[in-house]
Amino acid sequence: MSTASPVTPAAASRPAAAERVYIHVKKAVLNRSYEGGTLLTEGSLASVTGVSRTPVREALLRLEAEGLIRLYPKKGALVLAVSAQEISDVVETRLLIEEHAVRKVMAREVGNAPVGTGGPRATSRLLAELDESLQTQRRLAEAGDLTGFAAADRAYHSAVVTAAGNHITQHLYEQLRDRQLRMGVAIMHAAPDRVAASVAEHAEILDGLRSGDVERTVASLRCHISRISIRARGET
Amino acid sequence: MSTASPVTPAAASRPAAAERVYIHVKKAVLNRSYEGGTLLTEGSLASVTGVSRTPVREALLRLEAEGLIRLYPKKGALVLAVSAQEISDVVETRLLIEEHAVRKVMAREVGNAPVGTGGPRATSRLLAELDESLQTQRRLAEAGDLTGFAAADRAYHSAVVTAAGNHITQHLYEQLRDRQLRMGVAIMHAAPDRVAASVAEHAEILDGLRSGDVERTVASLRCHISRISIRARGET
DNA sequence: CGCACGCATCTTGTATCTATGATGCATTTA
DNA sequence: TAAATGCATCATAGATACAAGATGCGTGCG
Repeated sequence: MSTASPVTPAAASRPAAAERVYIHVKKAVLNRSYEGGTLLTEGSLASVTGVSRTPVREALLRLEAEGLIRLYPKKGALVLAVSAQEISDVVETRLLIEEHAVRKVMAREVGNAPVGTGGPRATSRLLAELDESLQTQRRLAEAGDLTGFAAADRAYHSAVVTAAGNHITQHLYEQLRDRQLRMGVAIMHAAPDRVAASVAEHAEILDGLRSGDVERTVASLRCHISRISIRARGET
Repeated sequence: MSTASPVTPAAASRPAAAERVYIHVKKAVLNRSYEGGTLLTEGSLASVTGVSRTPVREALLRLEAEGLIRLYPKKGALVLAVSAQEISDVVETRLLIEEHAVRKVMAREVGNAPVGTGGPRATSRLLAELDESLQTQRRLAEAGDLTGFAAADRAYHSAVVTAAGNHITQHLYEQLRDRQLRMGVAIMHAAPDRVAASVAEHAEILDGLRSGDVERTVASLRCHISRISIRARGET
């Protein structure tokens, strides 16, 4: 869960109460403690979290902006149910962003770097990061730490997107991953065998990045994400 | 400006006061009445708009989520200055979304339609809409209505994105267009000659869509958007 | 003369209070 | 009996009051 991305250290800490409520509700929505269709009221959330309604309001506003809930005037906050449309949109957009990121990063390699981007050096840094992440993943997989692996998986993909250097897609990508959590918390947990496969696919993508063969890399990526999306669909 | 997209009629009206403030500030930020770097305070906005601080807070929260301002605890709301990075990111993301939309829409034509999409019928509806928009654009261009033309231009591009049927990219696209306003309100106004060129380029894209030649169409689109972005860069 | 401490002031964060609109049930009437 | 109306209840929308942290300036000390 990415809460509010602390891009600038200047705006370090969010207000305490509002942040607490935000975290509480977001977590509950993402792991389905609050099911889709539930109507939350400010008052009840205020009671549960032990703060007044004002910070609750702020938290709900932020969550609505992220597309997790919908505020109905004078009625309450509706926890949105995951629809087939949403799953489809999230996966499609995620793929769009990741593929673009891969293409952009790989374009740097051959010196077509747009002005201002890190250039090849940045790419090799990325490769090192991915390599390290891959080792972490193997370790977590062996240890059977599925939660940890899920985090590592996310970090792996995020690293690629971040390397592309577009703040907008970067921000959106984190939101998409959050929303994806809601579509299948149990994906990995229910299928430990997928973990090994994921590691292998990650390795394949990394190989692709190293090879410089853009189309092959993109194909690997598409394949990898598709496999995930199939499971997500099956969940709902 | 897209304010809050009234997707569902159920959630029709936003609260009056908060909405007023939201509109007020957003408009001012987009047309640069509030310059980048300005520090807005809740109190002053409350005075100006004649409401209490509570709805002002709500408006600022929403604007921060859209990336137009940044809230600093105990300090105020900083109107973000447009940076070269932001311009670059906005244009890049916009292109990414539009190109994807074009490819997706055109893929339907040949029957590769993913399940649940409108299929070829939806595409022909789009073509009709674009055609009509194009005529409107010609009329506005002749009449010298630059503001009207800007709106028509936006609607033209939005139609394509909407036709792709992905709510997430659709929503993001509108935000990007909003942000782009800030980067060059005067783009079209300062260059009436660009209007005719834009119409021609729009026509070229429409021709491409009709022809079924994906690569040619995408090339036209890229060319068109690039031309706009060059002007945006020159502005700042 | 320079630095540091402390206070005045300003702004946000949170709580609470009031008003208004929505909802659902009960009652009444045709 | 069914439909419509009126009332009680509840939830949000907005205003205001209060607390706490940040900033900057002025004063006092070294």
